[in-house]
This record gives sequence, structure tokens and C-alpha cells, in this order.
Amino acid sequence: MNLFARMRDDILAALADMQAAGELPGGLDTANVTVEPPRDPAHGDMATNAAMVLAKPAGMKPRDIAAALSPRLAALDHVAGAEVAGPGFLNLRLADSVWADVIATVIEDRDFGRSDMGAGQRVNVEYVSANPTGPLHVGHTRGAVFGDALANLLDYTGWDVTREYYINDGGAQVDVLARSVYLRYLEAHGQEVAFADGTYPGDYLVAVGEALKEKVGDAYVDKGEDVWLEQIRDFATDAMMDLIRADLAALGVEMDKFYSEKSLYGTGRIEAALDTLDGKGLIYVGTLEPPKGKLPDDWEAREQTLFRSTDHGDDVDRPVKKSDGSWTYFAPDIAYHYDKIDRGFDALIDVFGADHGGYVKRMKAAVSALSDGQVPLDIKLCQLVKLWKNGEPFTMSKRAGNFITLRDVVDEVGPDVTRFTMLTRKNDAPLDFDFAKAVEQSKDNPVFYVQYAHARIRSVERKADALEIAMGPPQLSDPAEFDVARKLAEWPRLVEIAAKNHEPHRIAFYLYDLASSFHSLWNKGNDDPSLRIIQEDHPHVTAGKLALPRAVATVLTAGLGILGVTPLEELR
RNA sequence: GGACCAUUAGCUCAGCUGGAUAGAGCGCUGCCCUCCGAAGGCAGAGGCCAGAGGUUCGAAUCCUCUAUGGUCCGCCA
Repeated sequence: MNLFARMRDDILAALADMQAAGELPGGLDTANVTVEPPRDPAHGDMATNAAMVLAKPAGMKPRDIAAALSPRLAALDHVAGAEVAGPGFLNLRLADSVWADVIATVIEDRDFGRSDMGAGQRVNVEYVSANPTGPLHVGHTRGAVFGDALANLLDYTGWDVTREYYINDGGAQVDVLARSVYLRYLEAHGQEVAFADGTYPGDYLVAVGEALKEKVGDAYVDKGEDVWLEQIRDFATDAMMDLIRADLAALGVEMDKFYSEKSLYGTGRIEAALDTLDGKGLIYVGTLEPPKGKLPDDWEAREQTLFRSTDHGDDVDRPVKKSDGSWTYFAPDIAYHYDKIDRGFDALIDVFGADHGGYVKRMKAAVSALSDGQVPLDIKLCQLVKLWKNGEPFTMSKRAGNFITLRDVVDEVGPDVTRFTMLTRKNDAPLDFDFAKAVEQSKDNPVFYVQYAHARIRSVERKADALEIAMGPPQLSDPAEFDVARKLAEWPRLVEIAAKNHEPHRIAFYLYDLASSFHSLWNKGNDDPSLRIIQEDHPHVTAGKLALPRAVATVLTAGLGILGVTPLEELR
């Protein structure tokens, strides 16, 4: 039940009545009529812009339309009052009973806030997709949390979601990995080795080298790459993916599918994707203009096979084949997205790090071209995370030497705090993550503040249980109680907005607001004992007051569930 | 030279795809809390929404230009 959507239906019905009665011209477009909570609570519970939107097409003054609409809405049972205000707003005040109904609905209907706006359409959310060359670092962590919460959010709003990880196991970087593992392998055989530039020196490969020795003995010692490169590449990539899967599991992220770039090679799928583009006249051989400004030192004009991405919104055409005839990294990516389209997804979402921002237009161009504009691709960029501890930059890592891993973060503050904190900023805003503040138990830590609200409610409920007082029908009287109910009523609307915009951070901010209004009510109980939930001498009153916190806890749990955070029963 | 993202209170940031007097936390000021459910509470000050144009009933929000900061910019992924 979305109160705002319901009221909008009421308004549209009233407008139709007015048209039938000749008070309004027929055939008006009502698509822009909205019902929103007013910023100023003095303006009532809801406001509609209907009169202002319709004034021009109807050829009438906004206030006249509003004045005619007002009595029709005021006559509804659940509307206590309707007033024309400002330039033509219609402010609506709802009957008190509506808010008690909201509470009751939240408690009875486990799906309060769920939406069917996705209508069962299939969406593919690709996130993390880190190279399989080492453990996930803190930047991946943000992408992982963001992508996972977005996937949850879309699931909550009626989409059929596939969570997917693209393994970049086809490029030169996995050869580098293989050579690095080979060095560790030699080390395991007691040889002294030196890690040249362009190899991965991280300790995490020591175990892989030893495992390789376990498996093949000395078969590769003193042998050339032609003997071992391919085998070690597969072995090392598998080991890294095991590591990455474990990292994701520690964060509570579970993928539906891992898609291998390598699986695209030698199967004709890259060729098929490019043939499709070629069939649309979008592939040609040519030479790109040199980039403006200062040229790279070794720049020289070369003839390449190019994708005419400029036909689909890109700034320049992009090479798909190197001058030696091999694929660029872009080619398998085109094939991969072609495969997603082929698998029948209705919408695609890619979550990238901000350093891949330059890649957005060409990828969108490719999907647009391959799907004839039928499959929308949204690319969400996650900005950098800066780590702090007590206000000092934090750069040490136990595991990997020079970068902070996902494990470092999760070990330090736990998966729940990691996830919530990563969502306290918009994805495209840089994020400061302070290890100390993230676990601080104070009001300026939103994670704690939201968890505290839930724990408080659970504490009250345990106390009520001990007193053998059961929850009864909701009773609301104080303005602070209505404020909480109003906040609860916004939940379904907020979920839809967050899902439509692919912005899970809105959930986190909402939960903070909801927690805040609940804490505010609780604090009033300090001064006014009649507002306390548990009133031992009045079990009947207590029963009526228990519903509101139950409803708050229900929505907090639902919201935290979307974020992938477990609500706490009590604080320690 | 170009692309993308950002620019909102002293600081860190929200802001409902265009609505009314722009919000929160921190910090600041004042009051309360040492009997109550206080890992505190209440209230207040603080703004040319970077700047300039434009679009319309109405702009922090959409468009153009400018400034500042970040990310990136042909065979690395």
C-alpha cells in the first residue's frame, strides 16, 4: 500500500468526475500530476500540484481548478481537509485513522514497501568484475556493496535479478599473474628469485606457488614458458577466483554467475558480435585522428579496425583490433554484452570504478548498436574510497603490502558496518571511510544510530514479553507518534524512487531519518512518561503503543535487508 | 585540447528526475540532564545552492557558457 499512489488515484478519479461534469475540459494529460509529502509539515500530510499542471492545457487559473477539486477530495473518508495554498497547491490533511491503518498494514503485510514496478523483467547487474590477479581491495569493496544493494533493491521492486561477475581472464594481466606465480613456485623449490617490474610481488601468491609445487612437483623448474604458461595461468586464475569468492563471501556477497572472458575466445562469439555490428555498417578500417593536446611520445598514425561508436553517442570511434590483428580488450567486452542481450535481459546495469569513466560512452554505444536501442544499459560509477583512522590517513595493510584489502576492512569493522558505511554516500561522490568512526557508538555514526533504534525496539519487546503484554491494535495520540507513522508511510514511495534511479544510498538515508524520528519519540518519553511504550500499570495502553515500534522495526529490517545488513537484537 | 563527475551552512554531506520559507550530522551559542528509558536531550544562530545567461506559472534541480576540484583520454584491462 502506497498512500501517495492511492491518493493520486483518488485525485485522478476526481478529475475525471470534474471532466464528466463539465468543470474541466476533456482529454487532459494527467501524467505530470504528483502527490508528495510537503517539505513543511504545516502544509498538511500531502500536497498535489494537479491544479498547476492542468491550468495551462485547461485554459483555467490554477487556483480555480484547485478550488473545484478541493471539496471532492475533502469528501473522501480518509481525507480530513483540503486547502488551496500558494500558487495553486492543494494541501491535504489525512484522517487520524489513516496513520493507525498504516501501522497495522506494515505489521500485517510483510511486503509493505515491496513493489511490482519491475514487473518480473529480467535485469543483469554486473559488479566487482575485478581482475583475477589478487585479493579484492577497498575500491572493489565499494563496488561490491553498491552492486549488491542495488541488486537487492531491484529484487525488492519486482525485477528478476541476475548478479554477475565478469572475469577478465583473457588478457595480458593473467600472463603476468602466471609469471608471478612461477616465481613463487621456484621459491617453493628453494630458489632465489627477483620480482621484476610488471610482476605481482604480493605475499598472497606464496601459497599459490606452494600449491603448484604440491600439484606438479618439479615439472616446470628450469623450463620455458611454452611448457608452463598456459597451465599455470589456469591454475593461478582458479586460485585467485577462489580467493575472490572467499572475499565476497566475507562481505556477504553471493554472485549468481561468474562469466569468463576467456570462454569467449576460440568459440566465434567475438567474431559473431562484431559481425553483427558489421552487418549494421558500423565496422570499418581506418586511422584515428591524433588526440588533441600533448601527444604521447610514441604516437604514430596506424590503420585499425574500428567500431563506429560515434553513431551511438560516443565522441570518437573505437578500435576493436590492434594493428597486429589481435583483439583489443574492447572486443571481448562487446561480445560479453552481446551475450547478455542474447540471454534475453530486459535491462543491463554495469557497476564500474570511477577510473573507468572514459569507458562508459563506448560501452553504451555498443549495447545500443547491438540491441537496436532496445536494451537499456545503465553504468554506475563508484568514486574512490579514502581510508582514515581517527582522522589520520590509513594506508597500512597486513596482507598485500601497499594496498588495503576488502579483508582488512571486514576484519576491522565487520561486514555489516562495512556495507552500511559504504552506502552513506552517493555512488558518484568520493567516500571517506574512517575505521574508528565507523564503529563509534554515537549519534553521528548512522550505522550505530539505525542499529540502536532497532535494538531499542527489540529491548522493549523483550520487556513486554516478560510482562506478558501482547501487542494490540495501534493507538496513536501524540504528534511525535504521528510523525513516526508519516515517516513509515513514505517507505514504499522512497523504495520506488531509489529503485528507479538505481540509488541504494537513498535507503540508507531513509533508515537514518526513520531511526531519528523514532529516537525523537523515545526521548520525549524522558520528559513525558505518558509517551513511554511500556507502562507497567496500564497494560491496555501498552498494548496499543507496542504496534508503532513493531512497525518501525519491520521497516528497519526490510531496509537493512536491502543493504545486506543484519539488524541487531541488542547492542554490546 | 577533449570527455565524464562534482561544486549546497565554518566542516562532512542529503535534497523526492521542476514545487511553497533549501535540510541533517559535526562544530558554535544558550538551556536542560547528577529521581525517570541520558553510550544524552531541547532550542538557536549560521545560505547569493560556484558565477552568468536561458527554458516557464515556478529552477539547487533542466539547457548553454565560465571558473574551481577530481577521474580519464589510440594497439593496459
